[in-house]
Amino acid sequence: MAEKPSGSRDDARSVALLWNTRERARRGPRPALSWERIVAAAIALADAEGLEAVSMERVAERLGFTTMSLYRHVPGKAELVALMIEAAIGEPPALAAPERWRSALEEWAANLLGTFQRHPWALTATGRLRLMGPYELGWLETGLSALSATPLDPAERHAACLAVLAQVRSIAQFSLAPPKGSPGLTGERWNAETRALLRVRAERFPELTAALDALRLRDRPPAPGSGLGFVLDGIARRVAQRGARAPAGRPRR
Amino acid sequence: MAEKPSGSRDDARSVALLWNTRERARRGPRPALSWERIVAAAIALADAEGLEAVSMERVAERLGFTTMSLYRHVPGKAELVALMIEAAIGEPPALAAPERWRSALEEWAANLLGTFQRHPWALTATGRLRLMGPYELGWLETGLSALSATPLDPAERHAACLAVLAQVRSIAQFSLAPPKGSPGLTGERWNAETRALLRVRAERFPELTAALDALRLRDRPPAPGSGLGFVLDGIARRVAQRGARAPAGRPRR
DNA sequence: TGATGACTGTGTATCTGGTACACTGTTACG
DNA sequence: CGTAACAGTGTACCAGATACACAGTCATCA
Repeated sequence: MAEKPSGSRDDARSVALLWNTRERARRGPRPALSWERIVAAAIALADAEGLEAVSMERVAERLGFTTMSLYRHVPGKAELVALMIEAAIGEPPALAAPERWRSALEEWAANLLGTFQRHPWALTATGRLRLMGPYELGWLETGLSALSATPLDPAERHAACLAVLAQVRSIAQFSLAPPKGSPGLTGERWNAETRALLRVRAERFPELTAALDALRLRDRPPAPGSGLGFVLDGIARRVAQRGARAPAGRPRR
Repeated sequence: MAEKPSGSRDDARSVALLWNTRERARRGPRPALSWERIVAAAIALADAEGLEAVSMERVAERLGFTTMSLYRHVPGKAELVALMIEAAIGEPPALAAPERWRSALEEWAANLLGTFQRHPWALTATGRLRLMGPYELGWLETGLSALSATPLDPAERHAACLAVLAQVRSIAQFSLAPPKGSPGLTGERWNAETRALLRVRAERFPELTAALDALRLRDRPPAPGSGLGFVLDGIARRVAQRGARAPAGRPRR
């Protein structure tokens, strides 16, 4: 069967892999390969040449095994990608104490952005709704606990985290350097090419032209007036509101 | 050559297609097909069965032509998808007057969300940085002009629009109904399955467990305490700040 | 008006990539 | 020590994109 890039019947299998530690086989030859090595090779490949370069064949080649040998350790490509995501994300970071929720969230966002910058393919790979592994959910947990000392209720904390995550994804898309093989666009290049398109039609797109001309690609993410700044300010406002009235949800720690 | 799902050397070709109106051929038999019909068929197919179901063969089949006939009208699949995006997005909406920037932006977001709900595949298809067509840039222009009466400078307006867009994408991912063919996850289903995973491990993920239990999937997007609410509040704060000092950027209309 | 070349749709072939399946050899357990 | 479970291999097949050559059509121009 051909690739099913966003198939997700495999999600079930992926989940089993991500959450179950399977014990070593008791019989048979000792494995020369392991899914850990496969995943590492696949990640190295994806880092270097992008997710499209990751084929079972090329991963196997890197490892010096045949294509089909991979299937002894990984059920299929979809599951491999799921494992790659988990491995690339890794252990969630330690954040500032939740009393300073804002800097904790900023740290969280910065760490997340760092991950996306180290592994640009992860942005695409995580682009669809799918079941997650322990690391990935651990990141979410960490993000949420950055808000645990605020009077926000759990649903609001969740919304806040997802909002920050969405901003990080948006920032990442512009600031990622696409790998050599795939001539993906840089943010700079997108900007330049789009301005070129608009140059002839500046009257039809006055606001956009102005925006692209003024675009500050250099601004560090949580700068005021940036997307992340807006989100954090919005959260702050809600925190202030909630704090003024009765604290909602569980009491603050 | 096999599919290059996120190749973008083709972006150049796509742009030519999206921005240039090519005049009819002067010789030869009158075409029975047109790229408009191809795009319409492809969109219908994607709406019904998801983007993965869109293959040149299946599109051609729907039209009663051979696979290769499509290539007379569309350079390749990447370009077809680009055209699909443009067609699905369509003419940008008319918004409230920019004096009420907040409701204008809310309308903009709602319209965008509507588009994603009518064409769930568009979320994936627009997931990478790529050159855009006139409609898509028109939407951006419209979003920016919702902020044209505010004292925000052009870069801030741009950041604000992208922030709203990022929220819409995030919301869409949870609220989309995946098409029949691909067993993609609904937000509800994601929630249920993830809670099931966490049930055994509630101590490791206390915040997340609480968040998922409290999750209000029903809240309409710009509700206070939602992601979009945070963004809009954050923008409002900046507007107030800027308004208090000297207006930045071009003077308000 | 008829030749002609541009253009349309078609059929065939090739390439990439995922994966099913059967085979061979290995090793721990009974 | 036999044997069943397991590892890696080789071959085969399928889906999907697309290059290419061919045959029919029709506006234009000699």
